Amino acid sequence: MKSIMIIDDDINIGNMLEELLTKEGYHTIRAYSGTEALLCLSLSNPDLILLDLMLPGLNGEEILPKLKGIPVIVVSAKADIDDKVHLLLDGAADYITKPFNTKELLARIAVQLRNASSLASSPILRFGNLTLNTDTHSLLVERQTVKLTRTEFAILKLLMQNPTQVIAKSVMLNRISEDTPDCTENSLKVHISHLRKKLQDADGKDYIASVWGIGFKLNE
Amino acid sequence: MKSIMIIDDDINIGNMLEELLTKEGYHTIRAYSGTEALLCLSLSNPDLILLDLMLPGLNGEEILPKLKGIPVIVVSAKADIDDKVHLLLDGAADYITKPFNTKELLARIAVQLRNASSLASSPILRFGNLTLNTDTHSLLVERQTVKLTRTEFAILKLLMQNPTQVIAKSVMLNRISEDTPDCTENSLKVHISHLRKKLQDADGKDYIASVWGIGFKLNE
DNA sequence: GAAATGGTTAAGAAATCGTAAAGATCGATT
DNA sequence: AATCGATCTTTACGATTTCTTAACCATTTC
Repeated sequence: MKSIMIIDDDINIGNMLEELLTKEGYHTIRAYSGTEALLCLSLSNPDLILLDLMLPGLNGEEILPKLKGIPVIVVSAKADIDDKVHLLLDGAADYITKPFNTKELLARIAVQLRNASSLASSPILRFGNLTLNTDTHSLLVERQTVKLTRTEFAILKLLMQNPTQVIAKSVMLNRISEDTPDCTENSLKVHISHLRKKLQDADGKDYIASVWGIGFKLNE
Repeated sequence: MKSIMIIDDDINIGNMLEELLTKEGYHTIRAYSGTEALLCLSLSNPDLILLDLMLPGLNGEEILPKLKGIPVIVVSAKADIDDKVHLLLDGAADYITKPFNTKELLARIAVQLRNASSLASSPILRFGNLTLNTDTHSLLVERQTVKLTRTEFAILKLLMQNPTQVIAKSVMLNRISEDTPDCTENSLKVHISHLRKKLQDADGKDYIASVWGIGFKLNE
């Protein structure tokens, strides 16, 4: 179960949020001031924070930089938000203005939680018998290590990060271009071919399916 | 590709914005007055609007309430924005004052587009027994997967995104032309025929109705 | 009933895919 | 500076899939 910290000095709004989130299946933690919030954070470890900007003691803008690592959604009256971009640059993941639509708030929360879990997660990706360690840049196939080139690694990583999706060739080229800037559709298919061969040799399966005219995806 | 409408009577600033946005990969639409903007909106459907407050005819504040549904960033000289809160209450998503930093403007645009798109549409479209997953590029008809070609997929996606509307043949050709540039009305009807056949074989129904002289729509 | 539009089919044209081999590039090492 | 090795890109070609063309018939509109 995901837990959400509510930082708000307004008891009515706080209660309303708590009820809403509890009903939605989240666990909630309350804090009524900036200093209390920092204290609570040393004891608990929420998945997301809802932060009111107007707070006694440390105000929201002062706390924001201290909350690295946990996605923060700023909840505030419209007049308070002089510079939304500033907030976002300071580390806020999103903001929503009062009075807000509860469905919208829940949607934004869901988006942030989804992003966080997909980004944070361990550096190890698994698919079938493949185990890709993005820290050590190594691929294990059933206890055997398989040597991948830089580009092959990037392709496989992209596929394993999105194991169900079809990755368009253009998207793949964009992502890979950080490492290999002048990769074309032509050379891409050569890399794919090499990657396929290595996986085939190691595990006897064809892990990469091609979707005609679109791109590639992992098999099954 | 995201499209942005620029509403500004100052040709120099408008040109500068257009160049900046085009370079950044956006498609731009220009309007030089409030009334022209409203006219353009009936013809095109931008993802975001940059609005100057000082306009001939209808001024920015008068137009703002009419632009519901599309995020609007107000671009204006500092002196004009006496009441920022008013703007935001009127429906502006954000504002930026001239002279502005181009990086800041692009950041604000990116934030608004991200918010808009994350709240919109899920990747799964349903109609009758059809389930189209635009991520995996697969069509399920009652647990069975049906293989579609790139063009057939694009046509069905377009229809399922607008399940009640009639899609004109010209519109269909435009959308499809991203993938298959030289599709004509003649080949379109072949694609439709193939698509009909596949759906018929899978589910026994004719999902695609034709509207004589206009185009196509989904049945029922 | 004539003209225009819609539907189907088959065949040839075009695009895409997979692979192999050769040339280009880069960095490290001597 | 020259060489070597690894990696990446280019090129070419056959196999495959998809797309378009064109012809013909059915249907609708005027």
